[in-house]
Amino acid sequence: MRAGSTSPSPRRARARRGEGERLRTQILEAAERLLIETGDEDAVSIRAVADAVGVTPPSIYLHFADKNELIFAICEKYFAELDRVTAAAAAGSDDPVESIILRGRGYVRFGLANPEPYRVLFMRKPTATPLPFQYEKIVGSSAFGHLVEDVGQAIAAGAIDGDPMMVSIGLWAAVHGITSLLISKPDFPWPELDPLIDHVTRAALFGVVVRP
Amino acid sequence: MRAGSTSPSPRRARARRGEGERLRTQILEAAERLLIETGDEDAVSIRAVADAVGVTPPSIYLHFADKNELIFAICEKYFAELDRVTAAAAAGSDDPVESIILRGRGYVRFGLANPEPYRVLFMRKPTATPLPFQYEKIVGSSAFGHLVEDVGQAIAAGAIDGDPMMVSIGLWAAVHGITSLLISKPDFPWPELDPLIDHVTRAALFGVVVRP
DNA sequence: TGTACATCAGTGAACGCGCGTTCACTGATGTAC
DNA sequence: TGTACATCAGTGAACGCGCGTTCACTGATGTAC
Repeated sequence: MRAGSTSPSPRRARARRGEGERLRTQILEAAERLLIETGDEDAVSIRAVADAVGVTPPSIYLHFADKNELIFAICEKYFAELDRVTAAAAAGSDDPVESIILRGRGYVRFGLANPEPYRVLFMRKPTATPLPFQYEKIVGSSAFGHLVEDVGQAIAAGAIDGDPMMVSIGLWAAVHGITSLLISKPDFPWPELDPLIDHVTRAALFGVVVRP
Repeated sequence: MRAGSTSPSPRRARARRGEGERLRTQILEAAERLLIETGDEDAVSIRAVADAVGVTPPSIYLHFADKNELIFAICEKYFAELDRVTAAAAAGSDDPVESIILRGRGYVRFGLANPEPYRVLFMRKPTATPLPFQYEKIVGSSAFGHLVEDVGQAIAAGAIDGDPMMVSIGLWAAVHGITSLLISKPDFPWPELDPLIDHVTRAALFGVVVRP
């Protein structure tokens, strides 16, 4: 029983000629399931994945150069989904400021719904993270890139003051902060979730200091 | 050569009768040095620590029940220091709001100066974290507890609006967010550090939305 | 229509590694008489 | 002042584990002739 306490999977039927790529998909699905069910990146070992698919460990190397490549193939999917989810959330309002708040809420919700992928994407050691994930993808056409655009528009409309990049990083810090704390400290006496997320996203834009 | 690429340490002289506790201190110092120099919690193995001290692995168990107890003995120290550092920073101004900003800056600076202990304390898997660190110590007499007090006073003074706990969590999220992102994504094209930290701490209090 | 053959999709066994932890022990040091 | 003895501060060797990865191989499947 290699993969935790699950019983060994039955051996998978060999793919037909020309259908070798099917294994790649099955490996990815099994690895993703493992990551989510165990909630532990370390549980996603080459051996555990192979066992879950019903195949021997060396087969994994037929489709992935090494373990890191496998892990990041999973997370790339979530990275793209984060962009879709936040974009959809932002579309919920025509008001530029309100739209940014909705985007922030979408971000936090996404992180809480997918804590392990979120952890791998945003809370990992930099050494273990392939370079593309370190900034290119984040700055370019991605959830962050789209936030910067939104902020730029809000600034142009006179609703927000400051530099788009600086303001966007500040907003990202706020939503990432609450998301990662909620993930890392589940036993902290947090207030109710909805008001909490609402407060953090609003306060990041409006502040908490009493207006004169 | 167990401990990475360092050469094996010379054997340590045995402590005299009654001075057995000296080894405990030496273990802690070696483990802390290892954590900071390697910047990698995984490098702090029982074997590596023993080797760094110049002692055999079983000796560690003379003073620590297991590995986790050793790691957290190190981090407890940093947790207390975080409180001291932020308190000292907050004392830099008599204005309640300005004082909170200074406290935030102190927090970020501390995290960046001690990334590995910060990671262990605030970015780790909850399963690997002893319960006391999950909330008791955080809520009680600690950096967070003192922030809540400051916020309470600012609210009482009419400078800030809201619930002390909710507001404090929002501020914590902002400073933790930027700290952990800077640690996890060193290659992101961050703006200059000083203005960035200044912006995040101020924006968390004043917001970025243009005042009517 | 039958058969040799290349190819594809994997397998089986092993490699060397470092890890946390346990167990029975040793040998210097201080103390009691 | 000398010696037996308990204690303290460790040691040495081994346990079993799971890991990523490599290597030579096999056997079914399709294709060319």
